[in-house]
Amino acid sequence: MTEPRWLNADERRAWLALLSINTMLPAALDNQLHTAGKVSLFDYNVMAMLSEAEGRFLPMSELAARTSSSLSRLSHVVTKLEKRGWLERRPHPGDARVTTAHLADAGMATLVALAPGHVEAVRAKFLDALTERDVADLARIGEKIVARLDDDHWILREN
Amino acid sequence: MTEPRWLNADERRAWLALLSINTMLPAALDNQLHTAGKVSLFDYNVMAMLSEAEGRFLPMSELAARTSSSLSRLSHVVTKLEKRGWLERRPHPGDARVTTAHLADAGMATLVALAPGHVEAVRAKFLDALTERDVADLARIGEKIVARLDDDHWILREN
DNA sequence: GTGCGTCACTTGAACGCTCAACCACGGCCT
DNA sequence: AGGCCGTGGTTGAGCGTTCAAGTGACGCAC
Repeated sequence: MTEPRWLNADERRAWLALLSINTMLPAALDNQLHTAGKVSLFDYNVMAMLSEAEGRFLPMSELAARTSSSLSRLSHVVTKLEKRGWLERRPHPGDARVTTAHLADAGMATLVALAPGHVEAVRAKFLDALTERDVADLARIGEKIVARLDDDHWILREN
Repeated sequence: MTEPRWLNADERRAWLALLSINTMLPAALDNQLHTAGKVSLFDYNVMAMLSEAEGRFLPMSELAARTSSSLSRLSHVVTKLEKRGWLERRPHPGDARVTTAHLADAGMATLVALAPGHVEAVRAKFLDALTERDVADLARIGEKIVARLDDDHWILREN
């Protein structure tokens, strides 16, 4: 057992900053979405991912991948959103094991209503702090970290 | 009400990457800490912040600031860690309103035991994916974002 | 075609976090 | 001295997340 390599100054700065962002940024965006429409950032994201999918539906596992969440977490949230009439579960025709989550019209409507405020918040709390160059750097660096955590994460898929 | 400015390609990449990191990185580190010692990342951080403070104690509000958490969340966690004998609450001599959290010897011991594995995990899941240059860039960009979210956040303090 | 491992998902219980209400103290102001 | 507001902290209820266990369905081996 050798002595661990402790963090140097920049490593510590990067790590502490990421840790803080990690707790403060979702809190800020959750807050905006919750006051605008009783929706969490995660709820919003689930619906946003469905809205961008062809036919506005996705298998649960694919949706879980696109929200970086566990199937269990997603399942609970989908039941919640289903009760609000925003989503619908349907069996998959070809494979009886898979369930697909469909974005209902009501869900699409709330998403459309929420989107401008949410994008504004993302800019206000995050992007507006950065230059164009920063954003490009962050995209590059961020994707490296994502690749390290999950080497075939969906955001890294080509095309 | 004007049309919102939607995200361009780099903005979207940066935002999606950050969102994914945000859920996957804490999960990975939580996991390591939990299997190594039934401790969450937040628990670890609370103790780490105390261990670095002079005298190994801090007022609750200062500790909340250094962990970017609400006083309420911190209070709950401190009671939990206190029950394990790792922390101790004491009244502040000068001001009866403030409570100070002290890191007990047992807490320091578990921290020392956990630290090498934790630092290794931080490297493995995060820093090792990046070049020196990336780390410096990320530190700079990260601190900009932190400043935007909380302009007198403790990590930005000079001295 | 029967068995068996895997896959896709769901569920319930335990745990953690958030939010709002609350309390006590300190620092004012008059 | 009394009244007031702001500060520092705690608590309990409600909700969300995690974890482990369970249910079918698919597909491959033989």
